[in-house]
Amino acid sequence: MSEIKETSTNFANKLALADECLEAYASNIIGGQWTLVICSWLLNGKLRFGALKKNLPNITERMLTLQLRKLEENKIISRTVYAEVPPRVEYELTPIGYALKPVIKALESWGDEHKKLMNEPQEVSGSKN
Amino acid sequence: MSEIKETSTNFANKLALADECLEAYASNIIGGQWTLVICSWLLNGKLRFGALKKNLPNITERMLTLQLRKLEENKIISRTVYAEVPPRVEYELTPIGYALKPVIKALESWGDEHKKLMNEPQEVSGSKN
DNA sequence: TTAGGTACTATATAAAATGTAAGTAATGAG
DNA sequence: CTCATTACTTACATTTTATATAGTACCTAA
Repeated sequence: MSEIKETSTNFANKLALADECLEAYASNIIGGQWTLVICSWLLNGKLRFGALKKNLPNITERMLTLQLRKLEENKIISRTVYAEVPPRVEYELTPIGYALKPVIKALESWGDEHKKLMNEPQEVSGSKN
Repeated sequence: MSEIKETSTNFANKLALADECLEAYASNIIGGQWTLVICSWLLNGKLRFGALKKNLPNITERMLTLQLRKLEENKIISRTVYAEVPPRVEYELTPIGYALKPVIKALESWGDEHKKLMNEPQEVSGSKN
């Protein structure tokens, strides 16, 4: 997080890839460490900052804030502030945010398959590729 | 890439997340900058190192090697070396690699929608949230 | 006056990912 | 012997991302 250097090769590469490859584009947006987890919690409905924090046990407040900001910038979530004391802020997926559902489901089901595969015992006597 | 520090909080968090969240698990595996692009090229059939390099114009050999190694470790691609000179190495998706297709398609279609949304002109006169 | 809750912000630092530049091995062509 | 070719490897530098720790503002209730 923090600043990105718009003169770096890395940055240029990301732009170029995102430009010609929709999956790279998408991956740039939702590829952060906490992004998808936050979204999958929000799929069940709006949550406030503190609730998200509880659901993501090891996240620091700073990381949560940064992730939420990025998500907001990308119009994936909306942020509603209630002028109360103590403050209350609610986060909710936008339509395009809810549209992530099939992506998340696809990832989950692939992840499940993959995890099983990786836990399988190895073939010992080398039979095939 | 390079070494990961198995004592870091980051590492612990990733493990914990991957453990309870399949989408975080999947995202850890295919979330690299080039991973999905490589896979989407390979969806059309096996390719050799040099061909991949040509298709990914700005990638360095180092990055390509690292990504391919990681993909191989995760059993997403297989690597076949032909004992020729000059050397020839072919990469091909494994079954679980080909199983990424729906994930990639879901990402592409979401990315497409999202991109359109972000390119839309902003609403100027603040009407709604 | 002080403590307490909520949602942050600021600053520093650590770790991970990516990039640059150079070199390696094997062999056949010239 | 030298060069070209291919698929790497290595050492190092830079950029990006994540974490740690400590604040802040606001009002309420004691």
